Amino acid sequence: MSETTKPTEASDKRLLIIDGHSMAFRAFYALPAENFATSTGQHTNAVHGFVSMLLTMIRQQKPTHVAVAFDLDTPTFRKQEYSEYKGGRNKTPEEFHGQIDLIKQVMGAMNIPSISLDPFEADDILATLATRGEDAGFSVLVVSGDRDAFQLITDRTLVLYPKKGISDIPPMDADAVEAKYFVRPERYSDLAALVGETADNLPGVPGVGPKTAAKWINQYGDLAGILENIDSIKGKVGDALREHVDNVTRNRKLNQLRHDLELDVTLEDMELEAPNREEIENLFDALEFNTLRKRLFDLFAAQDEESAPEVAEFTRVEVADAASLRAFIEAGQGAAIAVHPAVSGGEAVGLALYRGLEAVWMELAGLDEALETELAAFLADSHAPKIFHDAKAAMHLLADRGLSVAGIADDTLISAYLIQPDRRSHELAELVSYHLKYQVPVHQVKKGELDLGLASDLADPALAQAQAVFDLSAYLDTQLAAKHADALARDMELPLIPVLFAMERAGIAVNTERLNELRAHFTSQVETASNEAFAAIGHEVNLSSPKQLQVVLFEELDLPKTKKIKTGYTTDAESLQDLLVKTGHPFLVALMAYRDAIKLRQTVDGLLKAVHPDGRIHTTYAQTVAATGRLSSLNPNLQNIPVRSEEGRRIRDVFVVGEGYETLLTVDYSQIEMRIMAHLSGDEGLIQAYQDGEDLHRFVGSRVFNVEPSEVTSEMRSKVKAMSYGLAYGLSSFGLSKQLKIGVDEARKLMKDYFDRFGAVRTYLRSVVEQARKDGYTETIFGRRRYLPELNSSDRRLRDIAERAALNAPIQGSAADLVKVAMLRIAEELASGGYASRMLLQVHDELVLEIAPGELEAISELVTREMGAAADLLVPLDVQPGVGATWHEAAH
DNA sequence: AGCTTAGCGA
DNA sequence: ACGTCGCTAAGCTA
Repeated sequence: MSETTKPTEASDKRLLIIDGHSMAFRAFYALPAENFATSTGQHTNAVHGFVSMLLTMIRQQKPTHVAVAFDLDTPTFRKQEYSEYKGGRNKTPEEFHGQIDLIKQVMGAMNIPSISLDPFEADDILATLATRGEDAGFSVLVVSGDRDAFQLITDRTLVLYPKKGISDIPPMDADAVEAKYFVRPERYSDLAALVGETADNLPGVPGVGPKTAAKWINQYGDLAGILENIDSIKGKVGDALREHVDNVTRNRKLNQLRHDLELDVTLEDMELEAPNREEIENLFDALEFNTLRKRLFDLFAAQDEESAPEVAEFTRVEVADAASLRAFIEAGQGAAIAVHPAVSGGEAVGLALYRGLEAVWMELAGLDEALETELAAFLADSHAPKIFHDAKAAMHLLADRGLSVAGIADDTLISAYLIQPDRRSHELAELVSYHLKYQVPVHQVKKGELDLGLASDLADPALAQAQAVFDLSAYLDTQLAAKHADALARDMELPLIPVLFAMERAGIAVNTERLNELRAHFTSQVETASNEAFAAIGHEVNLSSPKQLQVVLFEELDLPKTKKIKTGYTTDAESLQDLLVKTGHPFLVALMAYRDAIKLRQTVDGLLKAVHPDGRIHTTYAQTVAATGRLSSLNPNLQNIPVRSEEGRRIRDVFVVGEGYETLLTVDYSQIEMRIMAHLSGDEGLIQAYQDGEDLHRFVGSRVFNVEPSEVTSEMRSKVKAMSYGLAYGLSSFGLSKQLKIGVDEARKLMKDYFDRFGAVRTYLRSVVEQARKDGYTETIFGRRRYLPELNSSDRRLRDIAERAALNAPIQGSAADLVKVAMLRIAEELASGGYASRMLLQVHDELVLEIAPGELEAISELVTREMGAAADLLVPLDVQPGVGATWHEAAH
């Protein structure tokens, strides 16, 4: 049995409707008014931002129809019902005046209708248009900065809600609303009524936030249900609800949008057509918009040429038993199959498989036993190639259901990252829109109702997403090859996925008791320091508030001013130290002690919160975040556990060897980045020093200061050490002088002497930037590229930042590559050698392993060897192992 | 809610 | 303007 499914359920008619005022305001606050004004003094930042946003929307979303709704100045029917509605708002800023009119004029020139209707709000117009659009078979996109718009979300209507400013406006679907507010969009208005809306001057029930409101809604179905059962709601919040029930009913009445307005515009009027060229020219002349003018005309020129992207129709194959699943898989003749989990409530509830114009949907709950066995065999088969978007996340989801995964042939998350390592997000929908130029349908899940068969709501979007992953994989593979990143993907990043997965799954054991003791310890330090600080100034103050500290330091105590920052003067540790030297004020001592202690307590708190029921902390490694190729660690970040201070190091003692294991082993590289710099630069002096096993900084110091190595003082040594490391980050003589607290002249001379002795380093650093400017990218030893188009920017500041990034990327990136290679080989040998020991953590140049009884010697040798042999450089790699029952003890 | 400041690591 | 790459927490303004 098969049926044909249109992957893009949405018809080709797409209606984009915008809340004009709310987006104009967002634009106004996103762009500085002082930078956008005509020579006649008219401010244009809101107009500029709004039009820019609109052009981006048209380019990305490719609507066929567009309209903008505006509020009127006259009182709305809501205001008539409730005179306080939207009361207490600040007056609109002077600079905003006139800009709405200008936006309407631009809309006119673009032949986009501007709609308002007395006595209604733009929101009601949006609601009406959304309904009319849906009825006419459109897919609808509502752009609004007002959360009331969430009630409009359906399977055909999405809300684009600005996250920040006007450049980041992600689409919100039902799942996104639910993830954020714990209710479906159709109940959002009930939730808002309970919680209240400060922006509209609509107080709700005091003490009731989204969580409580959502709990009630999910318990009683909706607001009406809550009100019916109002007397059975217990606790203080129940009392509050009964007391403020009038607020709630009023709010609910007011936040209900009208869908039935009589508008004198038809959908036809909204059809997107070419702008009126002459009008735009005149208007943009007056507004002095030049880049926008070009963007606008380019966009419409491109639209003429580019027809809507074709998304292939595919056949949905019903898989009722093991045999039909096997048949589906075998029909692919060994070609890769895209596997995409459908997620609800943090669990994989279904799986979409896509294999070139044929697709399968499987619900994971209540699978037939034979079918489940067949599926498990397919997923675990390393010779059955599979394509994922974020395979590691999928592995966790499936592992939670007892399914293991092997045979990861491609991961579009990884590919996208290697192609654009600087991009901050690589979400599937975004990538599809960016690379394949179409919109992927999104999930529609009813939480907690899966057993009722509603998981079928997930099927269509999951299938379409699986198709997207499949198509994206093909597209990105071409790009990968063109950018010479295919080997990196195949040989390094993809094989690393199961290694990282295993590390995350394993986690690291912690001694919670010790963690709690530490918490108490640091808390008492915080209290002591606070009391001393308060005593020193004669009153209490929030020591964690830089703003309040500024008042104390620079007004009350009238201490010398520190470095200027946006909000006044900095109170950072370095400046406090300076102030202490200058003034010796006891408040500073106490404040610094407070800062140290509270930081450590926060770290401990974070760790405590992260301990799982298994007594271990499971971090997540992000493989596609750091532009240089490093991993990053989050939830919690285990790559920034304190180590430099004695007190901080105590935290490392809570990371312990787990039950059934013998000890922890840490192995780290010594001076990896300096060694890479020696290798990349080919500097004979540096290479010789490393080959002879000299103390590098002492050696460099003797050359720079022209003394015998034995005569290098610790001061000299620390100076060249700072400089050596600084060079890899693009340190300037100014920066060096600041860090070493010496004059700029002295710093400059130091650098000159350095480069006189190690000329190849200077040559290398210069060539890196030059090459990158020419090619557009830097490259690591393993061929990992970082693209730096801003090296050619006309903006000096951006160019300088890009230059420093260019200096650093090959060094930091090569080190990252090296560690990854070592991890892969270690993982492989651990597996093939049948060892029970396992890798737990990676901290950039350090690996932490948990050693099974009797394996210490073998593993220590294995890890040390593989880390040392990860690359064949012109200098030896020095690797240092350490053993102990805790992470602290294992350090050497 | 997003920005800013601060501070931890490599 | 002035050293790279990260993550998290808190306060504050909106």
